[in-house]
Amino acid sequence: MTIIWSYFGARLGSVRSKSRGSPQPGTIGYHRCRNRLAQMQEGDTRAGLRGNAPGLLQTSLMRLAPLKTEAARPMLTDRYYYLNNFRLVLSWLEDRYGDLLEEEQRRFIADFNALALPAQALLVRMATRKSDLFRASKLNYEEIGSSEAAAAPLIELGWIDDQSPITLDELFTLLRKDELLRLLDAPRAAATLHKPALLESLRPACRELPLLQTWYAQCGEKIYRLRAAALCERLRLMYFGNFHQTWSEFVLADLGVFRYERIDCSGNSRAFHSREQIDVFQQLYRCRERLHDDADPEQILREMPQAVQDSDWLEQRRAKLMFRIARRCEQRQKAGVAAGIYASCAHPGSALRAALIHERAQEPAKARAACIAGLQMPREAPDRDRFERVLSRLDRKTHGRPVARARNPIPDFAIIAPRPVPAASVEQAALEFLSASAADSSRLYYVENTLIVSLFGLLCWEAIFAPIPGAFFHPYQHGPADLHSLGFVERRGAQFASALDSLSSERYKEIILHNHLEKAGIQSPFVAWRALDQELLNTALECFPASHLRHWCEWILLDAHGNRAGFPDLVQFWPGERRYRLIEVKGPGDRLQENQRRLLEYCTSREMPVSVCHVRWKDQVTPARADP
DNA sequence: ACATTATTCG
DNA sequence: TTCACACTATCCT
DNA sequence: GATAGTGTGTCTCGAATAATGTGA
Ligand SMILES: [Mn+2]
Ligand SMILES: [Mn+2]
Repeated sequence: MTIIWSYFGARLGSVRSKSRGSPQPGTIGYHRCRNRLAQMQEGDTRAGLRGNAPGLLQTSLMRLAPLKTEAARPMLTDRYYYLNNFRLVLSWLEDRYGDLLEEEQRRFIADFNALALPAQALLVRMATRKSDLFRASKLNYEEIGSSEAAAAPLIELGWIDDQSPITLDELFTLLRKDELLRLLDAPRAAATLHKPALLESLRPACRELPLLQTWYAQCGEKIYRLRAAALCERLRLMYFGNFHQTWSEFVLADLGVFRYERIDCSGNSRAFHSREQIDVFQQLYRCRERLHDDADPEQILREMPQAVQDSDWLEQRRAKLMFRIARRCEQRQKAGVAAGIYASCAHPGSALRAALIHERAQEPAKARAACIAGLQMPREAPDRDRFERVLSRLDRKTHGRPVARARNPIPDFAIIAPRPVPAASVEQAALEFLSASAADSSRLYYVENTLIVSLFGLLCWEAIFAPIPGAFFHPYQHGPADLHSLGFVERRGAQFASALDSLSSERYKEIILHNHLEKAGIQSPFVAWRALDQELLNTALECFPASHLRHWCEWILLDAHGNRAGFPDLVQFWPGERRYRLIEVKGPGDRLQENQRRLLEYCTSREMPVSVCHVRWKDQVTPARADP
């Protein structure tokens, strides 16, 4: 068992060191995100229940005052708030998904509505919690009363199973450690084991059934398994269009923790347009988990859904996963399989991967073909330089002549800064050094992608949140649903044009400042509220010429997804001179990344002040490598 | 006993 | 619970 | 120049309680 445990530990540690915290080795379903309440508020605006999301200025101010004095006890008056929200979701689903609801779901909704209040409430409470297994004694809710009484009709319906067999792993999640030790009559030494270790030490020896029977006999407690959990998950997916938003979304929005732009989504839009699409989503989700769990990539490939014809965003999601599967194949020395995937994969980057595989496999003709194909595809534009590098390597091999590429040189300079004491970031060190050494009145900020992209987001707020049909279907989206789909910009051509048009006068400043106040805190895919304060904003508007802002906006609009990154680390302002420069900091041994170089070249070719700052440490005792 | 971490709830 | 980005170290030519 | 591996912020909550680990 120690062998099993150490194997498991090593595997978790080396292969996926990141996900360490989440699962105990034995627990299943850690990814399943089974928690959270059942709530919803979409209908609220229609029902006139509250005025939270709408007019931000007046209502949010009016709400903030009592919130501050009442402190942490905000205004959820109804103790069945979670049930109300769940009911609203159900009716929203009946309304929007009437044609797609399966018989089982239809029946669920009808049966649910016919239940007594305590039963309804208990079901929602259970659906909210993390596990789908419960000890009856742990289900205590004042507003529900006896959970056994409330559960009876749910057992009747088969939504709760009180006779369910459970596995050893489940028993371990159900019982506390001290309870387990008592149950097992374990030796003193076992008490010092960690719970997962205890589990593994038991696994080989212990037949599960007798153990459980013993336990049932001893304490006679009821165990409930929520059989309706999967169905509730599917309803949640249909409503949100994703798995990462949970039932708690509703309360948190009501409490003002999450804030979303209010958009009229009263149309008929929804995330999915057929049952098949929902199935595909769930299938993709399972495959992604399998990939995460290190399953055989070729096996996952066989489990993948076919290409989705009638949904761009789903197909993109599928392509992205295909790409990741292919990457995994490459890592497993299955370059041939990977190349096959890339050949028909529309995810950006596929063409380059194919070219590199062929180059490495000494197939210059195929490599060349992949490069040339990639160079013609708009979605592969970010890789253009890398295609050209591959091509020039191929040329060198065949013709023996290196091809030099003329490039717009990016200005750079070097500093020798003191190494920061407690290992602060190189960007921070450079910022401090430059601030201290600047004799003038310049001000520096470490902004990376946040500042300019936020300015874009504020300026183009109307366009981004334009009520295009299908873009918004529930009030908890942090952006339009088609944000990453082809044609996102084109569908809002007039709105973006009008936003950029404001740059020809001083009007853009009004728009940005207005939205900064008016929309403050509202989720947007472009605006990083934390990074923006009034002073930074004012300085930026003073020092960035409108024409430069326009260039940046146009750059982002070229590829709203990909061109959001790559902006330099630092910005330096000279407010008196209405002047600025952008500085990308590079520590010793670091180089410009591809997207950074693309953006910097874009800027220099338009005569915008950008430069690269190479940092070396003052107290460098042993230079790891010789200086250039 | 205490400190740390996970879960719940609004 | 993600996922993408940025940075680092290493190998290769 | 390419690649693998690592770290980090984030899809922003905070207070209260339960469970677990650790030391005496
Ligand atoms: Mn950076
Ligand atoms: Mn940098």
